[in-house]
Amino acid sequence: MKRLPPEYYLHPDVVFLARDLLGKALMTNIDGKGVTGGIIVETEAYAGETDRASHAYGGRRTRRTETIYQKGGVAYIYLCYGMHHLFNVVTNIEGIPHAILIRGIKPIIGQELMAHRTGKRPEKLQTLNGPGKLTKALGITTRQDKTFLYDNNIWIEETSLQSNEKQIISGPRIGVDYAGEHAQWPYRFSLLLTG
DNA sequence: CGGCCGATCCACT
DNA sequence: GTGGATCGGCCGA
Repeated sequence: MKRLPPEYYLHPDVVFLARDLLGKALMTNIDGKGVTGGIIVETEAYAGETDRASHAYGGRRTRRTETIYQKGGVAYIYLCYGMHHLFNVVTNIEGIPHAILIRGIKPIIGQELMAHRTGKRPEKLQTLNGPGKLTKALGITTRQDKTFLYDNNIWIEETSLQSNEKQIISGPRIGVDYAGEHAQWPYRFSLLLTG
């Protein structure tokens, strides 16, 4: 399928993109070791400087958060709880730190390799729900931070799923209680897949 | 330089 | 429902 072009990620509305990414396919071929991928079924939008849940809240710029300020179309990957590598899609133009956390995928290719990476049986990989789990299965680590999402390590593809057949539900984001009332914003999106 | 803690997950009870 | 694993980033001194 066709890869999302670099311009796709420049859209100014990160919430729109968080919804739009549902049903597209997140693919990896880390160091050419094998293609793995799945349909994106859960996302969360992080709306930058005005969003208390965002790492870039208040315009904070550090070595880690610098990635989010890059031009849309790169990966923002960071280590969480000392053991989980969380994958985000950076969006918007350079200087506006918007990002979308990928929280769940439905595996469609490379199940053998993903099973090997996660230590699970292939048939147990019906869905990879959890941002730390899916990166492990896809072979994504902080080594791919700042990776351009239009090369041969990590990319996102169109699928045959049409936007008018997407059933989407929204709700508050997970694990961001520190963000106060911003944690209640309905910036989490899930795709309901029938069959 | 020391200490705290997180956009989590899994094994237990 | 609870707690342990595990470590880089961040902040305050």
